[in-house]
Amino acid sequence: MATLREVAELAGVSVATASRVLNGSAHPVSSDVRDSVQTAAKTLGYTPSAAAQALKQQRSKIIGVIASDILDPYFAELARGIEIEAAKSGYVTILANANRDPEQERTKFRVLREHQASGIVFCGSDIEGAPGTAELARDVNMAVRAGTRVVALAPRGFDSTKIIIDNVEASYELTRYMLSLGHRRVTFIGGVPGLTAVEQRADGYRRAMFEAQLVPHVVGRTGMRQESGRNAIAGIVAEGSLPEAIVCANDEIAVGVLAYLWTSGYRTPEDVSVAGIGGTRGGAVFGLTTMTLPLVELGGLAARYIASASAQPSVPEPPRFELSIGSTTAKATSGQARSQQFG
Amino acid sequence: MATLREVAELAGVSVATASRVLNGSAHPVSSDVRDSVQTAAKTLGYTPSAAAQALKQQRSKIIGVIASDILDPYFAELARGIEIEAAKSGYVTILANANRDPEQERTKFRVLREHQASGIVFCGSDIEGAPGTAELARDVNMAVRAGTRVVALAPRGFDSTKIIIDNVEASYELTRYMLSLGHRRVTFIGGVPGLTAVEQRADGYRRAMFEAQLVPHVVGRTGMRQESGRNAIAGIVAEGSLPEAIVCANDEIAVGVLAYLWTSGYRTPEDVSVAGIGGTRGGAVFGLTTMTLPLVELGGLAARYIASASAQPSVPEPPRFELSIGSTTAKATSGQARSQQFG
DNA sequence: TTGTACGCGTTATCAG
DNA sequence: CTGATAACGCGTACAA
Repeated sequence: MATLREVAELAGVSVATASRVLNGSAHPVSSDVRDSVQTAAKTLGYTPSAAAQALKQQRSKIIGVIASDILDPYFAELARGIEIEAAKSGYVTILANANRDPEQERTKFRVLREHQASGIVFCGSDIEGAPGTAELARDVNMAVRAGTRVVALAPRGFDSTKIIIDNVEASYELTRYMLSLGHRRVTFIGGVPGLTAVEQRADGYRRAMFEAQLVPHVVGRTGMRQESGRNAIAGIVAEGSLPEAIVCANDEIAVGVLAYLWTSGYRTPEDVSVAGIGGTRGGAVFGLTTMTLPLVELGGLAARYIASASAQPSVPEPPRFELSIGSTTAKATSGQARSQQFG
Repeated sequence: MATLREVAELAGVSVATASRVLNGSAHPVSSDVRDSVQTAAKTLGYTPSAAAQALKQQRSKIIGVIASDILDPYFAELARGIEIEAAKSGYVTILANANRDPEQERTKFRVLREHQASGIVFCGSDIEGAPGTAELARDVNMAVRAGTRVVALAPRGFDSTKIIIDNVEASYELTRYMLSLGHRRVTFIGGVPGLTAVEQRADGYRRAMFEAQLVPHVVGRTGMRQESGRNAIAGIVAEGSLPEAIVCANDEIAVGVLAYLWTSGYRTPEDVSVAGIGGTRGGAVFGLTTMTLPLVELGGLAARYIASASAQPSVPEPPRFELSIGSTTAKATSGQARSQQFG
């Protein structure tokens, strides 16, 4: 690793001059000196030390990303959005998985701070009553007061900047769409008990159902993954009563539902309409109807906020979700209406 | 951000002593002094500066990860494996997407080096003849000679440490399995022309076909994503000739194939057997037959290699793949054999 | 067992 | 326009 001093020596100038040339400082440098420094840097393969720069400037061009599960496309898309936008400003993202565990989040948060991250993004929401939540909140609040930029992209019980898509509304509108198709027996599948963002989606679903004077059914709250959806629908089928329509807590769950239905001989949307929430890449190939949340864009907003040069960057509005109508939902048929059992 | 000196002052000791207490040095410190330093650190919320540590020790606890596409579960699993193992040794992973573009890889590689990463992992393979490949190789080779640990988890044309699963063999064995089921018209779907790892998989497929005295058919080389599989199989169906079995370049493609088949009224494995390569989480819910590559483990090996304390860590053997038989493959039926058209 | 002092690579201030 | 020099926060010889 060639250092600035080596470059300076080779170019026959001082380190100060070399620094001015190599970091795009506004300070004026004559063009011939500039050239000799640059050639020297090139021949030596000079790479500036981000560590030294961070030490000097009390701030490193690092954005920390705390995700629940990078294997979940929801978080992968957020991470990608953050990374793309961060790179545009010369920032780099440190990715940390925390498995929705406040203790792990606390550890990762600390490590990220040790690396002088300019900002830290929490991608997922918290789980009500999870042990360690209060301590995490304390740490975060302390960091925020100390000037670290912290952004939450989902509901969180600490005092960070928040850029949050309205989960209640997204789910409400999706459910309304299902009802507008004529379905009455609409079931909500999936989630993790206490996981705030998903509870909000369940709430939006319930509101739409109540308004239509229907009884909500929320089942299969065993996780956010494809298997959860598969297991939940398998249970429903085992009980003998397929609903007319299913709203899933996220796209992964919806794909799991589709997988079960298709491998079991059911058809969508003929036998049952299925929709997800998220709009992640995984649902597209199945023609999944979903409430698309602009996740890449959302991540980008967080990154831009953190990378912003201004001392008090304005908090961006969360992007608006949008209904993507696919081929897994259709109008209720008379046959479905006839076999109504609950609701 | 409280500094070591502030802690030392509060505890009434020298920075040297504080340092020795707070970084787990072997140097002896009396227990009462130790206590006072620790309480001082706690009350001040002391966080060591990774930047200063990195600067001092000429090495930061960072592992750089260069992936092609974090939305592809293949890379997401590798990234997760790296991250889990890295965290165990107090390392942190910087994730960089490079879209299989050598120019971008070069940029990311440089940035990672600026951050004094102890090591850098290339997750994907290279594309033959892609512009910038030679320059990337030059940079990497230079870095390797300068002592940076570079690991490639797929075939690469530079002099890094390599931990690579045998793609030819994995694909060969999978194809052999398909043949053992009695299928003769076996098609290989997907890939990116020149993408080394996938060319190897195609080669393994071809070898198995040749040995069985069958004519190989490689089609749909338009990408590694679900849509690629969907489009490829759609094209095949449009031509009117469904093969008996399909080997896909990866699991994503296989899922795309399944999606098309199921939404078009075909059944697996009754109408056609489908298998993937990778063993990523996405295929599991569909009961996809696949050659499972232990990706999380593979990533972990790379991380352990980089985090290893020894000066010359031994290069680990790549983990062995394993056939996972699901419900998307079955023995050939007489009906399929009768309608044989090519091969 | 504890403290002093230097330097890691950079940037910024101040002289020239 | 250029150069010398003082930090930034930490680890570690070396001295006590």
